[in-house]
Amino acid sequence: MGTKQRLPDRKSKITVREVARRANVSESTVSRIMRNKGLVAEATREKVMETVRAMGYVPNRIAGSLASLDSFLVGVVIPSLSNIVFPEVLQGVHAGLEGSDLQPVISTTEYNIDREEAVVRGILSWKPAAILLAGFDHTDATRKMLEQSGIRVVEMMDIDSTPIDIAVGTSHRRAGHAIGRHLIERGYRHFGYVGHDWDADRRARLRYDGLCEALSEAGLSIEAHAMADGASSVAEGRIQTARLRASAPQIDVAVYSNDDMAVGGVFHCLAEGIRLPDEFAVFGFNGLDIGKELPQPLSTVRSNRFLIGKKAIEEVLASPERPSEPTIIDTDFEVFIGATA
Amino acid sequence: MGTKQRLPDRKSKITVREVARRANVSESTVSRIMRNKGLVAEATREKVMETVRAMGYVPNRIAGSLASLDSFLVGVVIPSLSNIVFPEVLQGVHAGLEGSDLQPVISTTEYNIDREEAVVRGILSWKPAAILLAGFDHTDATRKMLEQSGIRVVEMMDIDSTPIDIAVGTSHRRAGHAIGRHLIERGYRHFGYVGHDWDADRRARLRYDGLCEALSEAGLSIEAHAMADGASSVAEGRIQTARLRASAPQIDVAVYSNDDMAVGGVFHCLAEGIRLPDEFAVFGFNGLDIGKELPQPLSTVRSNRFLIGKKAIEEVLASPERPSEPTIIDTDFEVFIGATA
DNA sequence: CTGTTAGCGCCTTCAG
DNA sequence: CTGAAGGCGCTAACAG
Repeated sequence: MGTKQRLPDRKSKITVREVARRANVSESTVSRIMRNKGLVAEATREKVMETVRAMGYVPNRIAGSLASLDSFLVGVVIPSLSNIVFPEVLQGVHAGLEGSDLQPVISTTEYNIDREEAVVRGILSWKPAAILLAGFDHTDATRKMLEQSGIRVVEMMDIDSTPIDIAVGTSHRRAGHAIGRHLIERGYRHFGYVGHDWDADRRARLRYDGLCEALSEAGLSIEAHAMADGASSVAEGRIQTARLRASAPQIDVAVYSNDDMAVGGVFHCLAEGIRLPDEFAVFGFNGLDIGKELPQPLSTVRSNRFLIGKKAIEEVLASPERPSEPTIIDTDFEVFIGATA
Repeated sequence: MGTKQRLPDRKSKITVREVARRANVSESTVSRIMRNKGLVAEATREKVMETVRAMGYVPNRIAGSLASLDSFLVGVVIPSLSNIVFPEVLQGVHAGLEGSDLQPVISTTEYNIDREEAVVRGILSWKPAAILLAGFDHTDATRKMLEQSGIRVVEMMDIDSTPIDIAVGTSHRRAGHAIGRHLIERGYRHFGYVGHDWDADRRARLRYDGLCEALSEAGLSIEAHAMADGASSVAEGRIQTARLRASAPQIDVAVYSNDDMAVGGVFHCLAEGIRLPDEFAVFGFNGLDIGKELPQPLSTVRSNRFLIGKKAIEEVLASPERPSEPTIIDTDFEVFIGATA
């Protein structure tokens, strides 16, 4: 299986027992003091804390957790750390955890639901207080484990499916629809789409579907596509934009699968001297910081990843018991009118 | 202190004992099977695995860890998740952990060494197999805890100080020096510096020191500074570049504290129609992806954050015992000649 | 306010 | 190849 790390026998042999002996009190007293729980005379507390400091005693939470059947861990399962949006979710998680003495344990799935299954099994074996995941795409086994665990389960990012327990995010389908409506109102009629791998990024697909719906309601459709094979990146955005414009010169606006791709599109235009948005317009998704700082701010939809992570934790802390009905928390989105579309 | 989460009494009452009873074997047998350790007849193994699956049994690692005195956790302490370099380090950590059944527990300090102290105390109470931190800037108490813990301690990012145990990173002082040499060779003589808060980012300061050294060796010096008060960002890069150019028009090249700031500088030039690198040259640090994709690739120094995280874990897995002498692992850097300087 | 008594769930001997 | 006993370090009752 894997490599186990035997704890060094060196220092860390300091236990409650030793502290109790040295301070001439019982183990429970030391325990009470360390946890700030129960009544203890100020005098004993100080005496004990003195020897605690002197010995450099650090309570063993593994043991504490086992004895009290309390958990101090929250599992967080995200597809990857290379897409900036997930670290942003983690920031929210950290913010939400502030002052709660729960520790996040983070694993990545690399966009693979079988890996997710393994990772979830591993995390559940730590008996976490709750588990947060990205999206709704799980194996049956994963789903079963999550249901059986009895702990709170948060599926983050979108709210376009029925969650196991809690969903926190925004409707990507509605966001895509809003993009379509917005661009139509601004007078665009010839739409292109620049995207990346839909199998790995199902939310990008949801946005695309919403967009198509809006166009179709107006009697329009997407006239050309340029799709990258793999993950989204600025580099792919440049490449695919070039391809799109070469293959379909009539396009006056391209909707991008996300801001990474869209920034690539903007860079292509800058490099080629294409005037934005008159000659060609670019619309992204995510509201990444970089987009705001471009010479012309990127037109995009802002979803609030930080808020997603934060709300997820807050919900879990607020009601540790899983209710019978699923909970859905909409963190909403906002159309940002930049200078590129 | 904080909110404790009582484990739900609902489902998760399945223990080795129940499994053993149902499968008509002893607890030890179940335990052996779950851990793939020791001899077990193929027939019993299958019988037991059957009931394990049927009951949805997930071993409790809290208990396992306590009983075996083995640890399955690695602590990772980073300043923040908002600076992209730290998620990159985490990626390397995850990569290095692949197949080792250790789980990373991540905490952030928000660039505050007192918070770091609290965070390290919390992590050590989980008796991790090792702990990774960013940098050498700790409180005395933190340092003491780390030394006493007996576990492997990795201080990541730079190697410009003597580590408690292991240092993994590159010499930022040497990198700064290399930037200076490189730019002098390319003929630049009037240097400016665009930076951000040195108190929070000591490595930026080290690079600056190295740069000054190189200039001084050539009889040159930095003629103008523009410093942001807070953290680095593309936005601050734009603002400070404008300030620098307004206050010191003679500057022909600006060295930036990092790529975020430098990209801001490039955006400023794009927006103002300043020709790079002839009219004004920009040099960054970090080798962020975004820099490569600019209409003109950013000239910068590449440090390999992924490698830092990966090497850190690899070293810790390779030798779990702390040797008497500190270990220093140089992940090196590379001057990247882009089109902006 | 403090001590005593039983475990928490599992793993490691050591027998058989 | 399998089982029985004891304990990992701590905490939840309960007494006093």
